[in-house]
Amino acid sequence: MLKGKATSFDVAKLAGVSQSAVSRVFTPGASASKKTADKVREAATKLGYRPNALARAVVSGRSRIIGLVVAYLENQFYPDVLEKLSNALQERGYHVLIFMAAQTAGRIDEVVDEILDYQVDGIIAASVALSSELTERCNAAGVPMVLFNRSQDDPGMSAVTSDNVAGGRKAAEFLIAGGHTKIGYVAGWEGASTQRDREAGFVRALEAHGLRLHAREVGQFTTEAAREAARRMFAQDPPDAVFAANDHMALAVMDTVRFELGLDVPGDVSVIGYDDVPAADWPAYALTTVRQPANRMVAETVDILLNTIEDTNTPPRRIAIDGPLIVRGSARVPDGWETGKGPDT
Amino acid sequence: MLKGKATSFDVAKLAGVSQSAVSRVFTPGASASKKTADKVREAATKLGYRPNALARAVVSGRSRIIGLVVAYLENQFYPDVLEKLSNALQERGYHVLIFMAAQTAGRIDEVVDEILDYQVDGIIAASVALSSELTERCNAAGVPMVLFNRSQDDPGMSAVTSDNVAGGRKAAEFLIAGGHTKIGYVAGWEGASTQRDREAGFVRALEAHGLRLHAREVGQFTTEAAREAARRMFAQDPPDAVFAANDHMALAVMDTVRFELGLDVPGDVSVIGYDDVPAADWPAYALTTVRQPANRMVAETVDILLNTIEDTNTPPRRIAIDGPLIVRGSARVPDGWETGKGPDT
DNA sequence: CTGAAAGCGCTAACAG
DNA sequence: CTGTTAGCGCTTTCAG
Repeated sequence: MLKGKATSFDVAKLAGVSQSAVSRVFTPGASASKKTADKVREAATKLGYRPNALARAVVSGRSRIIGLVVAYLENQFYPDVLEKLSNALQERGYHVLIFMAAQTAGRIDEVVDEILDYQVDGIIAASVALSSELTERCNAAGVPMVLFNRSQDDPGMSAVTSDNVAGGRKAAEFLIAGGHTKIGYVAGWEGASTQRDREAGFVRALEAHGLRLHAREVGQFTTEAAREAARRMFAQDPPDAVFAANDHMALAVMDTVRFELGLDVPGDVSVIGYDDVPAADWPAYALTTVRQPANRMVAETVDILLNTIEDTNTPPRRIAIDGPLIVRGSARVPDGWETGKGPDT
Repeated sequence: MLKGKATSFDVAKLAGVSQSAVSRVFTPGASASKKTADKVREAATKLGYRPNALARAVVSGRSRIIGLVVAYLENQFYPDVLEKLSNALQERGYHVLIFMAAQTAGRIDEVVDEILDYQVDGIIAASVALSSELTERCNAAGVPMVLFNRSQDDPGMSAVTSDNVAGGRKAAEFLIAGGHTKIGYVAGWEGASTQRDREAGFVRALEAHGLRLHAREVGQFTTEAAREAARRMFAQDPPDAVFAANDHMALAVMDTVRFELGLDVPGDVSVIGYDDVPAADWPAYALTTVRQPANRMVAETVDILLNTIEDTNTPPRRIAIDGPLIVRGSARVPDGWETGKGPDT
């Protein structure tokens, strides 16, 4: 036994039933008498039989595979999300085929084609933008897709993000309440909707208080570019506060400002980020930041995707979940500010 | 066109050839005249046809899917490795089905069964230990497996790691040369071969110099446990140096020692880690550490696995790749020490 | 509830 | 080189 390559026929023979009986016993919704089921189960374990998921997928048209495309794992937010997504999907009987998308626009089309080849039941695209042609291709193939932490104008495309403009606004209001007036912004990659929305919310709130951006530099969401952005920003007429479009850059800004420029945070300059990655909570940084409610974002993403898979008529949804400002030590705290952090539910 | 569900029959009809001709055109090693190939290709693009990878897998017995099981993505070393593995595999025409193994021993058996259901061509187990029963099951199913960053006594099982005992030794020698005498060790999870080997190399080198561990606490490879380990270790008769079994813990130790205990690193205590994760190079830490040569480890892992898949007779290999000590600022540098870091090739 | 039979989309001999 | 013919392992009508 444990030959490891027993088929449903082998099991059928051993159990003294038909092959289709075996299939039924291993098919969730199917009907089989307790008696046959028992015989089959016994024979199956004796032979080490397990249904071939691929053969099943070919004939049933459902692979229970979800394609996940993700751009960069360097930003700790994504490993975190990947783990949560994978677990949530596993719990519901799905499995994740993973694809790293080099941010190069060309490669991603290739990648989506390869995903489609595997007859995935759905696709989750984390922090990548798709061309409308790609979207079309997935639609044609009948494969639903949901965008994670990215949104697109296309109203037919489901997307879940945090409320980026509200988040940007919260950062601005905290800084303003703290008495800052020379406020800089370190932007992420300009092609990202998150970058655009966070900046929009931030700048709008500034303007509502009669302020303008004191400085703006692009940090591309990477450590190195963010460091250079900080150097440029502080080269002359330095700001007294800076908001970075994500934590990954905010951490780099803090390091540069402290260890290269010799400034004190938050004494000389306040720094705020976005995401609330684990490192934001490390004492060396104690980064004040807008939290992305990853658990809820993941839950919504999985719900939307699986609902769409199970009922093709499910309309697309675009969700922006509000996230709290987590006050720690990297930005001056306004007098009498309420600290209520609240967990990510 | 672009119906998205064209079969090889549809293409055959449109191209005026047989279905098997279509199959051949899309099969790497097959033979077809340029003439038919052209006709088929044209028809295929016109219909948006792409071979169904699952059907192909069922009949050919090769899915070109690799199962990757990974335990925790919190330690930045793993996202990094995941990205590299995924890219290397994609380049060679394989795809990654990912499984998160809750470190609970029971769940992992389940996970391996699910992997096997998908007829994967091979399995990479990153930082997880498998029961010998599991190993047996994979062997029975004819699915080769290689352990990444973990090794097992079973000589039939391929494994690639860094040279953990050499690494532990390097850490010890650096500390000893720096004049430290009260040296502590923060251990990882005791079930891990990496933990065991790093400690063995470290302690052995200490003994070779007539020293013993001044203190030892278990940090479980997690931030929280490492912090507590540090607190215990410094509660009385504090060490003047500590080696942590990985960077993830070393960072936590540094934070605790600096911000809770008010000590200076490396003034009051030197800290050394293992891995060389990105955060080790951040100015706030400047962690001296033993680098794991991730690129080479990944390349070896992929080579071994794919070779074994393509030729079942390939004997198992167990590789331990030497990694350099990267000297930064978290540990006192001995007089006249050569700093040659060298990149990870 | 159960078995027989017809495929799913594709690859792999096998003759020509 | 090409078409014909068997299947791969399984789900799913369809009669009973």
